[in-house]
Amino acid sequence: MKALSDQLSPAIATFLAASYTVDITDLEFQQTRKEFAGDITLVVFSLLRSIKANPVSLGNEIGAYLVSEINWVTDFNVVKGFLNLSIADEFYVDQLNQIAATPSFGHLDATPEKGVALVEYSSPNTNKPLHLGHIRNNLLGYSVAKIIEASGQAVVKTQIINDRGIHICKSMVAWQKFGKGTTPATEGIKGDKFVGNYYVRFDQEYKKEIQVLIDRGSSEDEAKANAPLFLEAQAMLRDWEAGEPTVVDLWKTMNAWVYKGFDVTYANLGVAFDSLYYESETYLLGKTLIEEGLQQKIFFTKEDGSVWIDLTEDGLDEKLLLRSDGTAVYMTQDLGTALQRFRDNPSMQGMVYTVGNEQDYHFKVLFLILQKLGYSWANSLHHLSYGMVDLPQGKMKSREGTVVDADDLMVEMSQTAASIAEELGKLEGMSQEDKTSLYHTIGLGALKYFILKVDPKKRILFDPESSVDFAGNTGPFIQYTYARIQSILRKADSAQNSFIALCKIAEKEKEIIKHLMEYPNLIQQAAAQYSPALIANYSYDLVKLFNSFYQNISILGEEDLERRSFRVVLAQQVLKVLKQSTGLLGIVVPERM
RNA sequence: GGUCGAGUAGCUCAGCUGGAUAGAGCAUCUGCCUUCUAAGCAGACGGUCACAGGUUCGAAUCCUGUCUCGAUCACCA
Repeated sequence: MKALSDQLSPAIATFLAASYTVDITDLEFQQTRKEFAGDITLVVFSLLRSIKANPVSLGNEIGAYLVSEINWVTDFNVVKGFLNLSIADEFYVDQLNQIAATPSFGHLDATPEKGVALVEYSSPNTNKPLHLGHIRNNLLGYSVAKIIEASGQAVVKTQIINDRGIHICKSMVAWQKFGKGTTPATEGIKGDKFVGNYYVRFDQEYKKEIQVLIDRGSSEDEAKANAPLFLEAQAMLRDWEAGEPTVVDLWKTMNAWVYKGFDVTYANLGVAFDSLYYESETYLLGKTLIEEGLQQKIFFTKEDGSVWIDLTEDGLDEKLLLRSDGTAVYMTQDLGTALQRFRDNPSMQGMVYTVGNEQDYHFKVLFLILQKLGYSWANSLHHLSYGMVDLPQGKMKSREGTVVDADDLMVEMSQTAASIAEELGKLEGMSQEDKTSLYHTIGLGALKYFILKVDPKKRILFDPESSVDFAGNTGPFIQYTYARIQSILRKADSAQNSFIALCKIAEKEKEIIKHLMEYPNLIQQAAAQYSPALIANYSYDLVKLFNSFYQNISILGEEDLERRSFRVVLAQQVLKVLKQSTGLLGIVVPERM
């Protein structure tokens, strides 16, 4: 729609300026409704604010002007305040040829002026494995990074790994007490699961100790604070901060196990990172910023020595930045990390934080502080906030064992894909290895599409039982159509042609071309809105259009070579755009399925 | 209580800066596999766009109020 209207707008603006001496640039267009003749409709009503005229006669005037001035506007009709314009077939053929001549149609190369955008996602704790919530986070972040890249800005994919603190000390204590001598290798399980199990073990033993203390007459709070295990974990944290070598070594060893496990999960999920930040390395940096802010009198110190910022004038509250004992809080460290990233990437012109919506307030404050500190890039920070993933039983709770593990879920998806495929009896003659890989591709395609097609702001209800469909508005449907087009093109090789001569175009073919023409605008829009959902729904629409037309239409059997060539080129372009758009979602499209 | 977000078909979701009769999929029902892959296609059924006001030629969309759900308002991260 926009691609077409952009080409019409200048002429209409010229006409209005000449005939009515008004300067109107934002014209309103829409798709012509099916019951009327025409390809695109100008909404004349909206012009009446600036021009006093009868909408019908004004529409007629503009229509007549366009038909006489633009050779590919062939006809028009006016219904009430709607000017319906008919566009020549030549125009569409020309557009399709242009698309065919542009291999990376819709995607722009990064330009230096746009600088680099950092996209942060995943950012796990190192004490437990990744779960369904992380999957949404990773898929969103990765996809948004791809989309921004396609819109013409360089991207650095990054994360901040929360590798220090009491939580990891708990796993360490539990391992020392109950698992010394064992490793992920000796137990034959992934490192993140291995460490996570000790975190759980800690909690179990800790609870027992609390109960013992309560039975001996302690209050619950006293028991929690004085349980031996807890005291040990706290002591270990102090030792860690003091740099005690044996503790630091253990910490390094256990974190290394976790990272090795995470790497497997990321690889299966198909996401990757360009740079990593560790909280243990950046948590002190924020303090320099605090100093800076104090000197600039943006922050203030309270009697007990704690540092705050007063944001009441901005409609927020006072916010703590440094504890009275001088240690860093979450905000301190995020300030430091932001600064560190800017130092590492001097051309940084923006940052996207993929973090759940429970932290909306935190990021509002973080951005405001960075702005007040006067960083030029602080105005282009964005919190990609997303809703929780709920299960039918309600929220996921690790303590109650209701979390959906990321690795398990991916395996289940592959299995579902396998059982459906075998039931359908396709893929005969394919090697077992190829099948396994294909099932993974399809299973993950289903999962990714299911999550990304939904507006990030909204909560997702995920039912592991009914899992994800493979029919209808789903990833596998898009993959299936892609594979079918491949199949068509393999058999149509004799008709390959990179250029089409003029031929008459059917309505549905026209719709497909129109849809393809929108792709460049879509990329820019999706990048501006950080919205993979736009891409997902676009891909689905394209697939539907294609299926709807080609279901009963023969490409190969078409005798007219001109038409045959046209259809082949059209199918090739649908394939091309589909591959690009699904690539932005991290969905792999198979050659066959 | 303050702030932010969500509420559209039985279910899961689209609906761009206000535009013509509100759009898909799932589920239910009816047709279509000798014809490039039926994970598909064509069709039927299904709506008080949470509710009430307002703005205007025109509102799911913008404004105000109300209701429901969620998040947040820590010297936690």
